Amino acid sequence: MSYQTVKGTYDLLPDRMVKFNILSDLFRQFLNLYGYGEIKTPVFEYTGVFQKENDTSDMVTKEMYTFSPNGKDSLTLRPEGTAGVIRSFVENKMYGNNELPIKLGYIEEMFRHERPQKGRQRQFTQMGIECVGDKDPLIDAEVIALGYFYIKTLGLQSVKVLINTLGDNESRLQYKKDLIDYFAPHKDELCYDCQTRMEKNPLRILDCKIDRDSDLVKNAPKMKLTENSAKYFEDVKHYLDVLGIPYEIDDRLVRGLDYYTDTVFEVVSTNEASGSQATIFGGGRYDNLVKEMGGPEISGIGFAIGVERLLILCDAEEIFDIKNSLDCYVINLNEDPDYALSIAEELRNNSFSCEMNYYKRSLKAQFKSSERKNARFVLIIGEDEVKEGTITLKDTLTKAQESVKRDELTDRLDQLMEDYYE
RNA sequence: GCGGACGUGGUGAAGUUGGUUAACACACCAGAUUGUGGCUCUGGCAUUUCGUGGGUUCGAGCCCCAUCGUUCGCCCCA
Repeated sequence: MSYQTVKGTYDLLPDRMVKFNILSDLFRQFLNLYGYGEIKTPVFEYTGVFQKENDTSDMVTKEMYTFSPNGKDSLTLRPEGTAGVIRSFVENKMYGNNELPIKLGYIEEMFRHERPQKGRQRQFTQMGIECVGDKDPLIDAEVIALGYFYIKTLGLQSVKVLINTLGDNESRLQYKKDLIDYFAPHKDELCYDCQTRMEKNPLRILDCKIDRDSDLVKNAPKMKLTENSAKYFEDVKHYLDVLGIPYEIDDRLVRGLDYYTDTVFEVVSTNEASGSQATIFGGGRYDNLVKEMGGPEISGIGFAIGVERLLILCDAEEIFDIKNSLDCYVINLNEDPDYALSIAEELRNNSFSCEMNYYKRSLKAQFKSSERKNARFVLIIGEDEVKEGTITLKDTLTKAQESVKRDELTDRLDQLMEDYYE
């Protein structure tokens, strides 16, 4: 019997895990820099957390991993980060006990039953933030800044920021009406999907890959923003300018879920290695979500970064400079391993990373191992050394070799390392 | 969910209209060099085995069907 990973899932092996950790460690640093606390919510929630009753999005139903362990409760593996965090925000009444806004960040696995593709797995990881409890253009700009400067600090070049506004509730409702009025007489000219989108969410027609280049869509009316909403967007752009964040306005950028209001944004890759999954991260402001989740009427904003996609891009731009290194490798030529074993442990107790040879192999083979492991120092132990209570120590950088007494070993290693860096 | 491509050792891969011994390279192991690696040379290295299961054939890695997986695009991307 042989097994393999479930379609769309993968093992994160040590080499890749190192890169993964670089990405998440830096993200945690950024959370800290901007005053975000890390949160972990359950991997599964009641299905209702992710699926609202009057959700008009196209996808939510078929792409979720929903199950019922007892035939009663409907549970779902989380397909995204925001809903669970907002549920937690409301459930723990964070809006009451603390100064607002509350800033939360997460790095967690998500599950979507989609057809796998490059940069799209069924289990994948997102790093995201949510800033909940207040609405101000400064916050929007800061949220984008956190994501943008994170990406930049990683060293990525081929990315650009797209922003748009979906307007506040008032302007948006009016815009939906305007669009329906505009498209209705031309319904036949739209693709099949867009004809149904017209009823549910006409905003998505603007984002349609089939129709987006048609004159009909190009000439569609723009949103008439309310005065407040227009000013809000102007302020966000102004603050981005102040922060030195370059952006493009993409008035057809309409994030998939319809809980977004006002500011929406995406960071996309212009590197072809990303394939068709070019969006590295996306997010936006949501005025209504907290209330829909049973909380007070307060606004929030957040984004999520697809870590696997980010990793693909980082590999393509070769931003990782990873060298595994080991301080000491203990070669043992003696029949009895006791001496070598105790030396290895003594080194580790003194914070030197150390590996040793486990079984009888030729000296040459053991040296090869030490080289593969990129060991700085090679310690040779044979009958003579055991008898005399010494270690033959070889510095692989200077190739110098010396005999060291056992109780002077760690001091000597410290000294050699210091000397080298001077 | 739909359409195209692909699936050969640890890795990258050759394999011509089905024809008998699955190339080549890297990596790995051993030796030359019996306590000193990196270079060189020599030898070894795919349990009838080509994702898996059936079928056609005297004969299949090559053809057919199914299945699993990967990949590119569509859909979607919370």
